[in-house]
Amino acid sequence: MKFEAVTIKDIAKALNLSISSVSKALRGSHEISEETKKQVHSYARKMNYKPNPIAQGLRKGKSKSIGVVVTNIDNNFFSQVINGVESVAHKKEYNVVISQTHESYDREVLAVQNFAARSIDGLIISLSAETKKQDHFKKLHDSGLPMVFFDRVANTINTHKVTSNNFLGAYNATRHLIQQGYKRIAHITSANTLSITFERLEGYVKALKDYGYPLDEACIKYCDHGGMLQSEISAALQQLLSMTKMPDAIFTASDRLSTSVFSLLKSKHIKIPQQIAIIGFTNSISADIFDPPLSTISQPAYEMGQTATELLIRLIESRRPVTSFEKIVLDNTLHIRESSRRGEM
Amino acid sequence: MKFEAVTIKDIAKALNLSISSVSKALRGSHEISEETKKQVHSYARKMNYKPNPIAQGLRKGKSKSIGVVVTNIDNNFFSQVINGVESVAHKKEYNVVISQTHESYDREVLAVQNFAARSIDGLIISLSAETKKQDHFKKLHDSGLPMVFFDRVANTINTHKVTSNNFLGAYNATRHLIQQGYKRIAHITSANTLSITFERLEGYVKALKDYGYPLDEACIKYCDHGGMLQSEISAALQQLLSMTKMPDAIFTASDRLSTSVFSLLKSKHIKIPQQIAIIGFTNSISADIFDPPLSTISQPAYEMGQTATELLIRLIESRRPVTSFEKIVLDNTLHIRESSRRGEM
DNA sequence: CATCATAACTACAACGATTTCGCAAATAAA
DNA sequence: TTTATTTGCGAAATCGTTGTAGTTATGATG
Repeated sequence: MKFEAVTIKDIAKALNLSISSVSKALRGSHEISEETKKQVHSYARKMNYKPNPIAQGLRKGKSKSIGVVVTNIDNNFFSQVINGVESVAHKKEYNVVISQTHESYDREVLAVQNFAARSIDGLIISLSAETKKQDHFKKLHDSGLPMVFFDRVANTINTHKVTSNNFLGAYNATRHLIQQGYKRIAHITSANTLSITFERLEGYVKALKDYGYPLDEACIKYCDHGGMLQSEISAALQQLLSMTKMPDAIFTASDRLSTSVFSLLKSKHIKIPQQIAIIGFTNSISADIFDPPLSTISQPAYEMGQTATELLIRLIESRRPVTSFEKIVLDNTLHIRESSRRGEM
Repeated sequence: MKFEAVTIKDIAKALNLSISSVSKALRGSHEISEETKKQVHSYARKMNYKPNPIAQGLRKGKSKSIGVVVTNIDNNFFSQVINGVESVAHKKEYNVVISQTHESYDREVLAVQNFAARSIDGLIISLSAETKKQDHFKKLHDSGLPMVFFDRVANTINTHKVTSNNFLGAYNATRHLIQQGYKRIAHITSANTLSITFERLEGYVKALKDYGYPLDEACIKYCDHGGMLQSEISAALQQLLSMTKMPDAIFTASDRLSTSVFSLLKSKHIKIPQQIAIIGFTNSISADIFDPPLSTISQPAYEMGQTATELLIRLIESRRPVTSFEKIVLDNTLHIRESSRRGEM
């Protein structure tokens, strides 16, 4: 015997009205007299009536819930984003349903299909590292499902997108390393299919160029699984370490890569920053208590989540089809700490 | 124009059958001939038919989704738990809906009401630090909503519970400090309404007792908001630091407290572990790269999430009312690192 | 041959809310 | 006074699915 909620029917019976009148009264239709409305409202309040969202969902084809597709919530960046999503969503009475891809294309497809089948009202998505085709999103988007991308955005889909200024973040990080006097700056990054990979790479390349540094392709390492495999990270790092001219600094391009590379360097007893400096994109809240404190570029994750959700809900609730889409770029923050400071050698 | 899904009605029309026959064929009723069943199934597959969960939900009063109530997903422990929840839930075709309380009682009540109104099938809950009354859960539980508690469990509600061995973890941590030769061991913990607070305190007290240490109430500091307020943590710490006989070691009882106290000690330039040692409950994945590496007791968060979800789904899907409930206690792991090692002074 | 069982279906109500259409009474306009 | 309009409400269809209660044939039984 499950919790039995008050329905519109109960109210109708109690007040000797028809079901439809109660429904109309509750939503303030002009067809109902003020007096009746007042009665219905007060009775509904007294009985703690809550419209059944499932029934409403069936009727209106909306479920008042939004899906979030991320790689891993066990990751400060994404959990902070979801935090932002939640704050806005709950204010507007949407539920937040989460699905993780673990950087896998197959899981991403499954997650999206599940969401579609459950008639979720809209999606907030950050692409998985292994995703090369975007058809699974395209098809749904074309058929009218609202979606907003953040961080790792899809180039083939014309909709709202929220990112941080990846180019500038990467540029500033690289420039910082240059200004500290590091000579050979490597870059460990994610799959080259991701938008963030491209943008961050560009910032890195531009900074090198601006300061007259040569670009050495061998110093750029891609992790096709976004760092989900420890092996691909350590392989990438090992290749860098075994170069004849070993890099003296590394700029890492994502959350997992930054902490993993940092951790690997430590386990190899490589002195940071004396032997190798490191700065990376990460939203880890404990970067400042690392040993040594880790220099980071942190993204405004919470705001990104909020913004994406506001845009999504606007899409969902818009009466007419939306044709012009925004790309919102938020600033991120450079935190200079010990791991990239040129101390006395 | 939203994505238009295939319904059983479409199938019925196409195969010249009645709607109910199709429904029955799909769920393998014996009233339908094998031949017809085969036809229906193959056509359904061809058209990629997926039953509409909202309609099913309305009909059966089930939504095939479970709610998770935690304080903060932006916290390694909880995000790992949710990870575990998700892994099991998705396997059994349940969606996971998350709500955060941020340690607030009011938010907890709202979250639970929202879940109830949305006819979620069951709840997985870790109590908020500010929660003193449990009526909001009790009422729902009594009316038949399945729930499973984990970590911070409710004493007034008779249902499945999943925790780690808080007593033993605290005991081992405290004993470790004792064995390292620390003489005055303080304890900073969460609200004293929480089950974990009590159990961990007991382990701490027992270890002190077993080793003939005096118990000094002044060395035990409660943070009633579970550490959500930075001020309460720094106040607690400050009180300890200004004691005439200052503690030489601190055992912190929760994730946020551990990293915050650690961080505060560092910002006060107190040498860890020389001046004050620290060990704490936390599931931070980067404790080993802290400066110094932080000794921790880590809980089997992922397994806790899995176990709780399995139990919950068993409750949800059980035909007859369940009357005997399990309390599952998983082992946690002590990670001894620099922050609590008695080095040369 | 009448009766009964069985197999293989179909019709219909229900879940809770919304919405279109219709209808009566009251009021206003002609 | 008659016609038109407004006001306030109710009946019924609908969303997609499921379960119960029929409804046909066909074949078996006495």
